[in-house]
Amino acid sequence: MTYEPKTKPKRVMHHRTVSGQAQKAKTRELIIQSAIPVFAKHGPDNPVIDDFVQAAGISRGTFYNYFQTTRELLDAAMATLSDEVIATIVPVVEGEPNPLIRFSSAARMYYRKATLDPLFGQFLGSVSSVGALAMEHARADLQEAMKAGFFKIQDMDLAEAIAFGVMVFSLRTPKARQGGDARALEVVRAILSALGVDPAMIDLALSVPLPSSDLREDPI
Amino acid sequence: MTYEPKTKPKRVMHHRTVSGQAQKAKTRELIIQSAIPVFAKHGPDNPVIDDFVQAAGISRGTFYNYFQTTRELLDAAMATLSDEVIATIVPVVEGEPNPLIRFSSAARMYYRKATLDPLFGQFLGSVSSVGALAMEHARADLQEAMKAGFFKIQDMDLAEAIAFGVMVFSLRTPKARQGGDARALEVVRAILSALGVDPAMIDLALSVPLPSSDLREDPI
Amino acid sequence: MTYEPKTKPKRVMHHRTVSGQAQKAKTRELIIQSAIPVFAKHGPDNPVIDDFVQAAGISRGTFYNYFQTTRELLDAAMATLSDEVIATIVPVVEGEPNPLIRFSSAARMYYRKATLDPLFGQFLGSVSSVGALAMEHARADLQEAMKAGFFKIQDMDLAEAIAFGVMVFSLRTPKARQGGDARALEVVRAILSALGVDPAMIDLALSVPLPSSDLREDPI
Amino acid sequence: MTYEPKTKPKRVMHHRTVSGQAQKAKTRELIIQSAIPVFAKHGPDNPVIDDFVQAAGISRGTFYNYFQTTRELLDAAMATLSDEVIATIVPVVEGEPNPLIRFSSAARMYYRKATLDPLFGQFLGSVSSVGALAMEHARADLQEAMKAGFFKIQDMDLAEAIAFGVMVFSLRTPKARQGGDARALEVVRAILSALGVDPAMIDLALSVPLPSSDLREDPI
DNA sequence: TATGAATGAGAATTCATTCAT
DNA sequence: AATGAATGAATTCTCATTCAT
Repeated sequence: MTYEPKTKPKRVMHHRTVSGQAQKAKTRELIIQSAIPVFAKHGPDNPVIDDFVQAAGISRGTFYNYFQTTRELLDAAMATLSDEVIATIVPVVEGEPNPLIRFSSAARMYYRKATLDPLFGQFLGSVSSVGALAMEHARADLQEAMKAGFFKIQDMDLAEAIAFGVMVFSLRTPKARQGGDARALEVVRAILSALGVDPAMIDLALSVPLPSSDLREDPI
Repeated sequence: MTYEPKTKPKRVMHHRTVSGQAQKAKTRELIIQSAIPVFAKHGPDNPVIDDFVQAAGISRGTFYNYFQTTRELLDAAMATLSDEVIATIVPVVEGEPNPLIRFSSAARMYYRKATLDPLFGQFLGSVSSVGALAMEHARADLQEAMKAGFFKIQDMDLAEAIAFGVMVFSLRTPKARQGGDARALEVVRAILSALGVDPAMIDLALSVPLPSSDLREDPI
Repeated sequence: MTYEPKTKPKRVMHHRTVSGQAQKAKTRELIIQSAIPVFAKHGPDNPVIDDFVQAAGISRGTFYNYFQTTRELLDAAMATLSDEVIATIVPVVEGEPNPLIRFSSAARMYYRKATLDPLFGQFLGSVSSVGALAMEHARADLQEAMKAGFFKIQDMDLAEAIAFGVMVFSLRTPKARQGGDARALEVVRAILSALGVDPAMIDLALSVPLPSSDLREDPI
Repeated sequence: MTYEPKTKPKRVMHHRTVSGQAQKAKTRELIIQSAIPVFAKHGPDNPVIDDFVQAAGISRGTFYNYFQTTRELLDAAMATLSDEVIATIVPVVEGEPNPLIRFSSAARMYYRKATLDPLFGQFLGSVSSVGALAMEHARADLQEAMKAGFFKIQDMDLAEAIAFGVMVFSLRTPKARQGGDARALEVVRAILSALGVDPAMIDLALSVPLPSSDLREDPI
């Protein structure tokens, strides 16, 4: 009788203020997480508020307590997913001083993530976008690599178009999920070639080993 | 007076049937042409039927006599625009036996067309697509060039992702319109590099002269 | 060159006036006949003008040359069908001096007709009506029979409600088409009983032989 | 002071959930009750959603929160009215062991109700139907009476056609409202005669006294 | 007379948003 | 903070009717 299993941790907190704020963050997270599969199913325009309300099991009114528009929710969902990706990728590459290697390793991991996490992949496909945060990182590495003289291409806009265009379109094909890491290498090699990276340098960058995917492996 | 030569054999169908068909084709064309700028402004999902109705200066009912859904109209508009592009490109390219040169010349002209025809460019940007007919042509050339051993890339899906991804994304940037034919060359060079074409071969393919653009003479 | 095959007999007539009038009657009849199955399928309210236009293979404009409203066409169709029924029934009963026998024989034949002619039956079922002309005849016979003292019922409205109510509702049941003439006898017997006709008189009236049905028999 | 009896156990659901359900039932009832005169005026097909919206003083959107189609509302209205009638008739009749007497008393009261309650009568007339629930009851009594050997008629379908056909058509006539209970007797007598009930039995069944109508005391 | 494209008023339907509880 | 009934503007869709040819 001294032990009470926490089946409803929400109600455990005693002070309104504290519990309220925690609760608020939790509800927000609930809405976002429930929204991701909804966006993954429909495109970014089609889903209606009721879809999110039903998916999250909340009321219409509650939705408006957290998000004013569908777009806001979409942005939040993209940010959340971006965070996830970044959290997966950044630790792996942040120690690497060479921007080209940072970029190509990150791109390989991004492709792998989009391929192995079906929800993330579908989400990206529906939304046809890479996610703002991930783009920021990629842009920075690209820019640095360009400054360091790794590319023949000198136009930053074109460099981005190449990187994101090839990435998005190659993830769109139904085959994307097959092929595994080998295809990831091909895709990134294509991007680097398009950017005009020296072939030897490409081989070097792609030879960097990555941590084995922990997705779908659940080491716990 | 007993014999009357039939100068109007078309009278086989009741006259309204004949003249009506001409009229019907005209109205259909009117709706499609008026719809293109509408799609160019909004994306493919946002515009409402009333937008098309007003743009074409027709009545709501008339719209439904021709198209049941917005999507149907979008498809028709894409087909029409595709036809236009094809009509511009095919004559220039069809005599060329080398599929790589066919592909790269066509890609350069496509880029040029999308760049110089603001409507076409905006339309493509809004819709984020290349148009089915144009894709068919490109696919055929790509496939032949791949079979002929011009590419390192061996996966047709990836080849398409590269070609269309780089093309679409590089047309999306605001800078696309500046840069002129020089940027077109850069873009197509990037595509060919990504496909793994031999550098000398790339130079050769891109050195093929194209007819000077007759669209929008901008000598500067 | 002297011989021209007459593939279009409509155009053969020489005087506009003559051919026009014949043609007009024919088109009207065409529209009505084509409309009957349409009414039989939908109820009396649901069908739209386009249904009739398509069924008759004419143009919208032509429809309005003959009928201003759907209701007008419905009335014309009912009249046409009534005429058919009357034409079947009247010759059989008009020689009969006894109004009760006239009424019951007519009712039996009406039931038979509605049962054997699927179109007529469905039409009646959809429209839930007996047809004005047939009602006129029935009313006259009922009235005369009432005056002659055949009924206990003395209220003409009630007499009609009985006759038409039982007839319409018993034709509505899916079983109506089975049962044949035997069920017709039962139905008419029920009507006569409800009207308060003397049982012996009922037996007499129902013993009158009717001409064997020529529908679905096609003696030719 | 340590013990507080829970007088409001309903708080198990969030308060709006509970009070909302009461409100929802009220609005539903409001829509239905407002719809009855609308159906009574137009037929069952003609009225448009706006008629109901205006009659109930609600918004278009609210209508769709409760009913998807006009037909759904019609069914609900019929059910409600049926319940009312049943509630009037059943208590009077349920103690009676003889199914024939149950049937004829119920029929007399039904006729009276349809006659005295103008709305109910008009509604029935417009819709040309008896209402599913009332039909269920009548059917049960008819069937039992038929099994007990009260009828010459042996076909249940025909028995129903007689009962409902005469009832509906005799309520349709403008005279129906006059005549009062005397006409009710005549109508039910006609039905019983048509069913082939023994005349003495008819007299017996119709001699059963009914509670004097409490609807709309119109001594004239 | 026949034709059928065009019309536009009216009816149906959706859905983001508000607000009393 | 959460609820969900109510709202009504915006949108889609239908269809009887007209009219130039």
